[in-house]
Amino acid sequence: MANRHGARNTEELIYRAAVGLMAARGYHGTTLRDVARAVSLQMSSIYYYFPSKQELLLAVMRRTTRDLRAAVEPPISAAGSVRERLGAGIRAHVLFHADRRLETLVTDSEIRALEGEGREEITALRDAYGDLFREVLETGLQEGVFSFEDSHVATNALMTMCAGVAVWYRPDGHTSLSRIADQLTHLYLDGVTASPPRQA
Amino acid sequence: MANRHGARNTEELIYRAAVGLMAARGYHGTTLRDVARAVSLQMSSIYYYFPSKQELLLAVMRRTTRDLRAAVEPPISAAGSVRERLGAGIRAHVLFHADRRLETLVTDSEIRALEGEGREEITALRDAYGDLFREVLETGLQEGVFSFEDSHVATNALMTMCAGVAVWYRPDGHTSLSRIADQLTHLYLDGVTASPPRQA
Amino acid sequence: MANRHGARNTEELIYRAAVGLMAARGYHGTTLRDVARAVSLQMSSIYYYFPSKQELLLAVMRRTTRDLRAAVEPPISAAGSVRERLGAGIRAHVLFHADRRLETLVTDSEIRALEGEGREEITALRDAYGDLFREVLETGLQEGVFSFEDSHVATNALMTMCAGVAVWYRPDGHTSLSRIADQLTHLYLDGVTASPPRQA
Amino acid sequence: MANRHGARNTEELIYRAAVGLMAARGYHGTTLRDVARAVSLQMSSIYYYFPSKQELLLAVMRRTTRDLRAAVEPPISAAGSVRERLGAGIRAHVLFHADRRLETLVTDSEIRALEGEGREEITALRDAYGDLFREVLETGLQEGVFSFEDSHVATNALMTMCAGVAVWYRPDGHTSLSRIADQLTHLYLDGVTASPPRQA
DNA sequence: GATGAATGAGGTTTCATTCAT
DNA sequence: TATGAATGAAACCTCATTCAT
Repeated sequence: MANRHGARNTEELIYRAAVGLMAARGYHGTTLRDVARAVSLQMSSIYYYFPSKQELLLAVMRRTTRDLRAAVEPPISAAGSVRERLGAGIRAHVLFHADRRLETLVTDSEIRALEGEGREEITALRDAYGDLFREVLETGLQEGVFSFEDSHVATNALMTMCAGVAVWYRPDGHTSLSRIADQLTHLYLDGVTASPPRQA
Repeated sequence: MANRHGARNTEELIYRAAVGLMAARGYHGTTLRDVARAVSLQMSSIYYYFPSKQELLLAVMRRTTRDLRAAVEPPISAAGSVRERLGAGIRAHVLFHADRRLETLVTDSEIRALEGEGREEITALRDAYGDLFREVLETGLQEGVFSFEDSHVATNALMTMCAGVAVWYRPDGHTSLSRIADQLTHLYLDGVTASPPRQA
Repeated sequence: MANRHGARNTEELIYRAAVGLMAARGYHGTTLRDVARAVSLQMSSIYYYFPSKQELLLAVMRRTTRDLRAAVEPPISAAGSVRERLGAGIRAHVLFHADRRLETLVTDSEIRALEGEGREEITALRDAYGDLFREVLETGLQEGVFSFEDSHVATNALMTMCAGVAVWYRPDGHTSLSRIADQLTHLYLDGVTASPPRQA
Repeated sequence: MANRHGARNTEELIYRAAVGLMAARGYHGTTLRDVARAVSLQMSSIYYYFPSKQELLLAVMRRTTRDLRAAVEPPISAAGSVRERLGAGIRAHVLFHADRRLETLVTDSEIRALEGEGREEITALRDAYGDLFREVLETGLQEGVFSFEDSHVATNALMTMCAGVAVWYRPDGHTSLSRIADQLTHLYLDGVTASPPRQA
């Protein structure tokens, strides 16, 4: 174990350097030279671990997308009511986006940089992930717990609002992660309108 | 008038081609060769209108950011109550993002591609724009109309949720633009929770 | 008459701007854009006066080379003894190089930038000019007034030493032009060795 | 050993090709394509050895300027009288300029092509080198061995006259290098005037 | 496991030049 | 006289990639 995140080998170091750079500059704005320099390696050495720049991006996308699903699905399943399931989902989704900020940033914004089959593969994974939330929302709609016009609009709004966390969240900020997750959950469930009127 | 949007000159055509390509592939993923080809010009001719690729991007960002503010500020000012002002702001913001989808896509996602002073300039404009909404939200909080913990979280959530429209909105979709704006306004104001419980 | 040197027209202004820039940066280091900017004209306007960049350079070379000969030949012819003829030649040569510093700088150092016939033309003029001095030197050698091994070495040394004036002379310097000419004449005729020993 | 000058590696070959081309056409008149073609390499390969065209020029300037000093300083120091020291200096200076003709040609004529710090660096080295001769000349003046009005004029005349060798010297010429050095030394020390009058 | 050397395609940009107006 | 708009070649440089070692 080389550091607190448990990097064990060079491949992992390259992966992380790539993630950091691509999050900051985008896929096309990141050169393998940058990545190599960041890990004190020669550019050609990267090819020992990843067959191409594309595959490096794909590796990031695959791992992140799968980990995201693995982090969000269980809490949704474990929760009881639709409302609780949605809340659990949002919370896990937000926490993941904040915790693995750089990876989700890359994953959310560089799908367009994927070529050929890679793009299809990741797009499919993304769509399947979105279904997790759409299903909860639609169930809630049928149960009369939720109210909205178009489930696609509602799902997309949810996903982009929460994914935005990776854009603006700063680990050194004054608001704790858990509180942010709570706020977003509340916001999506009940809006910004003050609750008093409800109890009237 | 050269086309339905009213392009009159070459500079405008280059601008639009650049916007289209950068929206699809990002700044670094777009080459001036692509842009030139799209307007049936030599690459060198682009330099007659824009001194560099950076300046071309900057031109897009400047125009879009200013137009956005010009589109959103008046409705907010014109509206009465905080609730109405927020609704008017969201609606104008969403409509602009859907109407000028490609430009806002570029403007929202390529700030990182800006260099030096250009970045500072646009960042300042963006921040000032965000204040428009933060002010409304904070006023509503003081008046007891709105309820949220952190105005930055609330503002960021609002901005990213609405800006997301440019990402997923398709002009050929089945849901009308106005309806989408309504839905997002409602969503942000009251959440997905069905209203009946409120009146209980 | 537009200024103290008598520039009357745009062609002359272009000529001078080109001379100044080429003296500073060389032919290949000077762009027509630079020249145009210096005379507040559009690049394309230069072509009304000169058919090409090459011809502009050629114009400088032709005029300068001819003026140089016209300035140096008469004094040599007018003088009496070989020693006096050589002195008069050096003096005129040096004064011309200092007086028309920028033009001679370009003319002396950019022959290599000339293409095709232009190069031959100017080279021939240059060689003919050099003969002026070689002839004087050889005459002096035959008369026993001068002493040197190889007339080419002697001529070349003379020409480069004097042409060097254009390189290091600054009009604002503390040493007057006439004094510089005197010193170089003396140097070439009698060397740096102090004369007293001679009279011993 | 790849050729008679002892080139051992690619970097050296590039260096020499650049020197040859820049000597013939100047820095701005030489393209890296030319250099690459001369060494049968791809243009991009040049960048493996030199980070930019500027750095390539700078490498030439640095090496040549330092070698020049290393070649000229010892003979001056080793010699006895001022006259002998000046003679030794001129001889070494001339021999170096003839021996490394192309490099000195580039170094003497392309300082203007240097940008930023590089220019300052080389200019400083050049000035320090010139001081070597000025000091000898001034010492000779104080000792009454030499006679001239202005040491700067005398130094400049010396430097340009000798540096001229690199311009007109051709290795295949009929006059031996050593004889040329002798002639220039004699010329500078005693001028072209025949010596008999001295003994009169 | 890693590197040094080389590649070839392609990037942005600049250049001299043209020509209708 | 002078310009605005466009060109096409070529400039410098960077990129992802390969491969023998």
